[in-house]
Order: sequence, then C-alpha cells, then structure tokens
Amino acid sequence: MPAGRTAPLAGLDSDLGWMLAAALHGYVVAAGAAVEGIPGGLRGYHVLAAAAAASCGNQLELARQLGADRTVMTHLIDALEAAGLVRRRPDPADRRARQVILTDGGRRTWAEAGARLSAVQEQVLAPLAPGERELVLDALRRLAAHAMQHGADPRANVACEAPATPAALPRG
Amino acid sequence: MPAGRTAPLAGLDSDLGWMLAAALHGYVVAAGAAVEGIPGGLRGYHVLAAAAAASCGNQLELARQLGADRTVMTHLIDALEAAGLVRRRPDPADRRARQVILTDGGRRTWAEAGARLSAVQEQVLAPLAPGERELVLDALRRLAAHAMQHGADPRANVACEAPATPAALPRG
DNA sequence: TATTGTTATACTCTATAACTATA
DNA sequence: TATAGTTATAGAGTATAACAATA
Repeated sequence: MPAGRTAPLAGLDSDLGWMLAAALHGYVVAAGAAVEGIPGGLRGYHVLAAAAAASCGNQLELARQLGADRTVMTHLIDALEAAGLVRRRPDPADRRARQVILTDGGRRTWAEAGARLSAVQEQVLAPLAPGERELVLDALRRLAAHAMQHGADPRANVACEAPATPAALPRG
Repeated sequence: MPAGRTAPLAGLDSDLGWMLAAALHGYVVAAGAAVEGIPGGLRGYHVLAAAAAASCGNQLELARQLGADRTVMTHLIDALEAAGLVRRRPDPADRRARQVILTDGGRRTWAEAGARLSAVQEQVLAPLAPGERELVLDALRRLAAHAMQHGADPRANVACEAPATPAALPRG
C-alpha cells in the first residue's frame, strides 16, 4: 500500500471499516430528504423494498433479510401500517406468522422514494468513473451478500424462493 | 443493471445504501473481537489511528476528521485517557485547545489492533479477486473523502498539514 | 419443545443546549 | 463576538428477556 497521496483522513485512508462508515454516513445524510415521509426513514424504505420483492413476506424473514432484530420489525411495521403503506395478513399455512403486504399507496411511496434514492446514489457515486461504478457496485453486492451470510444466520437466504419482482430499482 | 443472478437480498441488491450498511455491519461484527480491549470499540480505535497520524491533534480537529460531534469526543477521550492510551496536552499556541497525544501503551495498542483489523479486512474482502481489491479500496477511498467533504464542514480537511506518520496501517 | 410475534425494559450511540475559558 | 472544551440531558436506534399463540 503506497502512502503517496495527500491523506485527508490521516491514518485511516486504507481502513475498510472507516471508509465504509464514512461513505455510508454521507449516503445517509444525502438520503435524508428522499425518505422524509416514510416512518423509520431508510430502514422503513428497506422494509418496503423487501416487501415489494419478497415472495415470503413474514416478519421474521424480513428481519433476517434486513439484518435486524424481530423486535425492531414489530415497531417498524406498526408505524408503516399506521401510515397506510403496508398491511399485515395472517399466513394461511402458519397461523403464527403474519405476512407483510404493500398497499397501493405503499407501492407508490416505495417507487417514488426509490427514484429519489437513485438520484442520491448517483450523487454519492459521482467521484467514480462511469465504468468504475458498475464494477464497484458489483463488488459491494458480493461483499454485502458475504457479510449477510456470515454475520446473520447462515440459513437466512435459502428459505426464500425467487423474488416476485425481478427488477432492481424502481427507476434505475 | 442486469438482474440475472439469484437475488439473496430481494429488491435491495442494487441499493448502494443497503449494500454499504450490510458490508459495514459484517465488518463491525467481525471486528468486535479485534478492538475488544479498546474503550469505545472501533470508534476508540479510529481516534487512536487519527491521533497517531495527525499533526494537529486537538479534539475538534479529530472530531471533524472522524465525522463525530465534539461532545462525543469528550467522553471518548476521557475513556481512552483513563485506560492510559492517550493523554491530553494544552496547546501552547491556543490555550483553549487540548492536543491528544498517544502514550507508548496507546501506540502499542493501536498497532496491535491495527494488525488484527488488517486480518479482519482481508477476511471481509475475501469475496473479491486479488486485483479487484485494490481497485475497490481506491474507489471507496474516494467515496469516503467525497462524503466527508460534503457531509461535514467543507473546511475540515484544509486545516491539517501533512501527517507525521505517513505509513498507512501498522502491519499491512 | 421450538417458533412467530408482541411487549416491556435497558443499553448504546448520538444530538442539543447551556456553561466556562480562552481568543 | 466567536471558538474549544465540558457537562447534562434528551432522543433515536438497538438488543435482551419474558410472555402468548401456534407448530
């Protein structure tokens, strides 16, 4: 690792944890306005996105996909349901589970926020060259998947079938 | 963005915020043991790293570099000082400011934790090809710098001269 | 006995405001 | 008047434990 450039971060300019935290912090700040009306902010949007694409939508499965605790999902879905963005439906196959379904308004809110977040994403990725962007996004996708498989329960991913909505972002 | 692969993240596999959050979460979990003895965990290590490399070590400058609030630095440095890892020294040029200096034990703790974190970093980056790693790290470095310049105060970086210790990680 | 979901609780991290001492 | 640091407080976010309903 050649330490040639002027180091604006003073000793942390090769620290993966620091760089991820700084980049994420910048994204969160920039995305604040894009998810302003959604209860739970970015977390709420992630629930909407997961519910929009998931084929198995019970709360525990969503919590595993999002790397969150079960108890977090209760309050989060409470708020999203109170806002009319999702509704809970008892799973006919397992009466303990409750599936999370997007309402029409929830799907519209998800699509609109997704479009705004796409603009935020482009803004955050502005320092990268055009060809570099796709390579970095693909690498990050593998890092995220690897982290989810190792940090969370290993069997979190195999319980889900193919998503119902294969499209990536609402307006990519 | 071709949606060809099997999507383990169900609708968020192209969302930059989600991927950054998931990758960082995996890193934080994996790094927990590496910074176990350091007050403040990873944040405490970041303070040690910034203090080890900074030429201007007052608390406000450290807070700006770390993207943290002034009030956070007080408690954090209190804990690090109580653990004997840093000491506060009044700035002779400005008696309001207090420079943060690494003790010998603090420098040793920083070096040892840095070595453990290098191993964690390699583990987290395992899904990437060897040549891909450097490219992704370089891209993340630019994203982090860009985020710090836009999210925090724009003049946070110009107040610092070249770092006293140009080396990147203690044991790369 | 194990699992889904809820509730209550506590803990961590962070942000806000007020205060001091210096500039 | 503005800045560096401290203190106290409040808020958001998250994790832990206990419970009810169901498998």
